[in-house]
Amino acid sequence: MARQDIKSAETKDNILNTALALFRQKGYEAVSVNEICKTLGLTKGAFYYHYASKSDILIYSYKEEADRMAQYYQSISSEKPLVKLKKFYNHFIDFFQPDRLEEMKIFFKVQIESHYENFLGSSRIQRDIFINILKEGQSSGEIREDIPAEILADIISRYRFGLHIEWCILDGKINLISNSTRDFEAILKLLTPPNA
Amino acid sequence: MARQDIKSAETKDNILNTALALFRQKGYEAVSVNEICKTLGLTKGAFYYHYASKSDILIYSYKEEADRMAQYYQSISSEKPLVKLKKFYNHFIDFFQPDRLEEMKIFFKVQIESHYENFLGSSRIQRDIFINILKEGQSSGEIREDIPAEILADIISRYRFGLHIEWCILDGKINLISNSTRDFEAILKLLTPPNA
DNA sequence: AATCGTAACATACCTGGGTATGTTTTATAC
DNA sequence: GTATAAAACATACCCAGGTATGTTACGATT
Repeated sequence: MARQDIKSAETKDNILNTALALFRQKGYEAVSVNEICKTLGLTKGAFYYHYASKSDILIYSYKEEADRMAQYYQSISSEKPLVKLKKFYNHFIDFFQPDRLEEMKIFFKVQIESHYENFLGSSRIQRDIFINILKEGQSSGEIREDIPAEILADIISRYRFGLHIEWCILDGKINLISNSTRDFEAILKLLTPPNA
Repeated sequence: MARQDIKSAETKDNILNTALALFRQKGYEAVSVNEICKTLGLTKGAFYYHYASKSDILIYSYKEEADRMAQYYQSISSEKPLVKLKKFYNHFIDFFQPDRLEEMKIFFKVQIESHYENFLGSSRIQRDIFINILKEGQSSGEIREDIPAEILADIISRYRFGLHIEWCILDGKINLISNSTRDFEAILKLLTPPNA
């Protein structure tokens, strides 16, 4: 049973890797499931045995992203709250590189069409981390306390979400970095205690 | 030439109406283009002569929405800035009713997949109106002036956008109204001048 | 009024995601 | 070792969106 499982996991991994390679090379839509299979010397039957759909591949490839996010948060745990907030926020923004535009489009579409609980995964982690940082900042007096950290976190993470989707819809025509840094400066101002 | 144009516009309108009726009745995905055509006694050729794609229908149906938005803004022009802001914001939220969930899902998907300039249309109108209201509030002293109205408008409209997409992805499982009113209270606090 | 071009459709076909149903290989049980 | 069941694939097919190419009807031009 062990040998079979290993081989099965291998082919599943092979499918994922060659598929992602082809996507980066020719674009998601331009690559058919048949092409992925032909490249590997397999057939559709094998593909749909391992993956529920073509877009399912992307879900698997991004599942690890949530973990990396949490790891990054660990790596900056010693920083001050506001610095931490900025670094963690920028880490999100940096993830959306121009060459990943089409990929991200598909990813958002997949999340919308499928009742995709995993969104809750990566998004909840993001939200929870924001809450932690904000609460920390509230205790240290750097962040206003008249609004609960949960609400502030929701506003910030939904803003980021909206910005990224806008970026996708507008085909990357808005400058993500400049928009983001500009708005984040404002957000930091909004977060400072009103009577400071 | 006039009579032909009228007839053409009629069929285009007929396609739109029966398609929307079928969508509401059976759901967008469950209705095929062939079914729409058969209902009207037409063929695919006619359909794709008038519309670029199946999803193109939804775009046309929402094009008027931007106009209605602007109209509503006119109707509340006499209100005070903060009241205006709240009313206009809520007008957006109210648009997303539970029975429109699937429709909105498709709509967002369509916007993402097609290089959809019309998003710029309805979204720019929304943003411009926000800017107007915020600027008005800044002159009257109700809204803080240390952040440009444009940036504040971007943050608010992107938050709203993110909230609505989150609502779609989570299949309407978050309470849109309560979330929205709760967060908007906070946003109003964030907008008040810091030294007030 | 005959011609000609184009708008408004119809027909036939392609394509690619997804499925239903085989067939083979592998592990386990006796 | 053989029977059995399920995993891991292969084959054949469906289906719906979209396209390429016809055909007809209408309006404009001479």
